[in-house]
Amino acid sequence: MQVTPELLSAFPSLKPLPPATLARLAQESEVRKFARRGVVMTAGVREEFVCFLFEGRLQGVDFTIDGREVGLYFVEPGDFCGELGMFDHGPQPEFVIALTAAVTVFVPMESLRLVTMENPVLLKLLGQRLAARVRQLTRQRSLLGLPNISQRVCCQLWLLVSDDARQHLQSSVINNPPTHMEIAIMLNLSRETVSRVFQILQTRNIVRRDGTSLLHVSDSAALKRLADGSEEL
Amino acid sequence: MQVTPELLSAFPSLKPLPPATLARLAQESEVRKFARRGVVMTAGVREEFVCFLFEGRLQGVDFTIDGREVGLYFVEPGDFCGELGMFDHGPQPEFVIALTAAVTVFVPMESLRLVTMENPVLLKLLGQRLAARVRQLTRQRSLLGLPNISQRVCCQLWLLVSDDARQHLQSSVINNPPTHMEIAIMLNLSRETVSRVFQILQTRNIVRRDGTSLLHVSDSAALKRLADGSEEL
DNA sequence: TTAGCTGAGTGACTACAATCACATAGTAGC
DNA sequence: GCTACTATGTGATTGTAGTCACTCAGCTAA
Repeated sequence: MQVTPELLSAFPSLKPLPPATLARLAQESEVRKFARRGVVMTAGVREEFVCFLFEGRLQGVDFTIDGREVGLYFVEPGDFCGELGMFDHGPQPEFVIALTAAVTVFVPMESLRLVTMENPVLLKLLGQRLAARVRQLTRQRSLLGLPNISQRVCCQLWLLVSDDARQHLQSSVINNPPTHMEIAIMLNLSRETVSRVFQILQTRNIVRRDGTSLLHVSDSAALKRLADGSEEL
Repeated sequence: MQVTPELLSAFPSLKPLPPATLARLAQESEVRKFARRGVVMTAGVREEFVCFLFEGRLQGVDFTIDGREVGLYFVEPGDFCGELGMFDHGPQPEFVIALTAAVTVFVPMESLRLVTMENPVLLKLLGQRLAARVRQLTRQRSLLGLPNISQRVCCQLWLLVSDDARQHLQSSVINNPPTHMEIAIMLNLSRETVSRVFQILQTRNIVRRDGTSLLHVSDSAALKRLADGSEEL
């Protein structure tokens, strides 16, 4: 399918580029659609594209030697993934799969590399982005160190709450919340354990489910206390 | 203490820089020595230096909310740490502590930033380095997903084995191996558990301790099998 | 409507790693 | 040498999360 420069400029990281550059990139890029559970990027393969997510939700996942799934991060619309090879020409370290049906734009890595040479702004953005990834991985790692399981779940939930709700301890809504299974693989837990924690949170009126695509966080303050360990579940 | 350009050029990442640049950097840098357990970098602080390790061994560590220590990575001589702020001016995400007495060179981040503008080679190196860090964090994360504890320990041990010993399944030696405690915090285990796994490995003649600073891996093939799960302990 | 699928809730049981509480061995400093 | 400290080894006990085996709810596609 045809990619227009306008489509590309919908992505915050590409927006600063000059129109001519966007036009060139657009010509070389392609739209790819994925069904739920589709494999967007394959681990160990030198993917020659950076994947920009237009619609849907992706997840970076890895597998342990014994086949267990490990959740790494989520990709939200406007964001991108598969950019690691931009820096070291190495293979994609993890799988990226579609959690929902997704629309993406694949931009060839080599073209993007040329663009960064002329546009330091993009290079800088990519660097910041990679740094953010390291910070996220580090935070997630220290989350896994928590010996208390419900605290781990609450911390993860807390990270999904919007920034301003976190700041002002307001009640808020999480759109398209991850399934229990998805949370479980992020936190090294079994699905059942996550389910049991959610049960407690719900009976305590801290969170409330609303259909499959909404999760209300009614009592942000309590969730925060559980997340930072000042209160036990 | 005075830093000479020669000292700086001992670091692989700085070696490619022109002598004049090295001389300038050397003037602005300083040697800092740390005792065992000394804090090299503090989490949450905007450290204005990149730390190059000359002698000794450092470890990046974080702490969970409840105060538990979490091991993230090791820094070996010739390598550096604290470079994340180069990309996004953000604070240092984790602590770095000295595992042994250590000699380091602190290079001001701002000077290094200026140098990268004139020397794309350094910029590229930094990017590769950050990418390597992401890969390492990802690998470590999937290690934590292993449900079998001895496999986890063996995997970690396997990562400490030198590359060519890994390739050819030769017996090899790990210099200054991490203590059981250091391994434990990297793998989310208790010290005792690590100790018990080592006991089994030793009675099976797979590894052998030689004083405090050497660990012989006598049976690399067995270690590999244990690491990849084709054999159980 | 029905079938089929995925996600979620729940009880019973169990394995296993953490914890505690020591003992012992190295090493470093004086 | 002696002392102090850190690293390591080991048993007993216990808590707790994983696993298994279900049921149930909600969605969607024939």
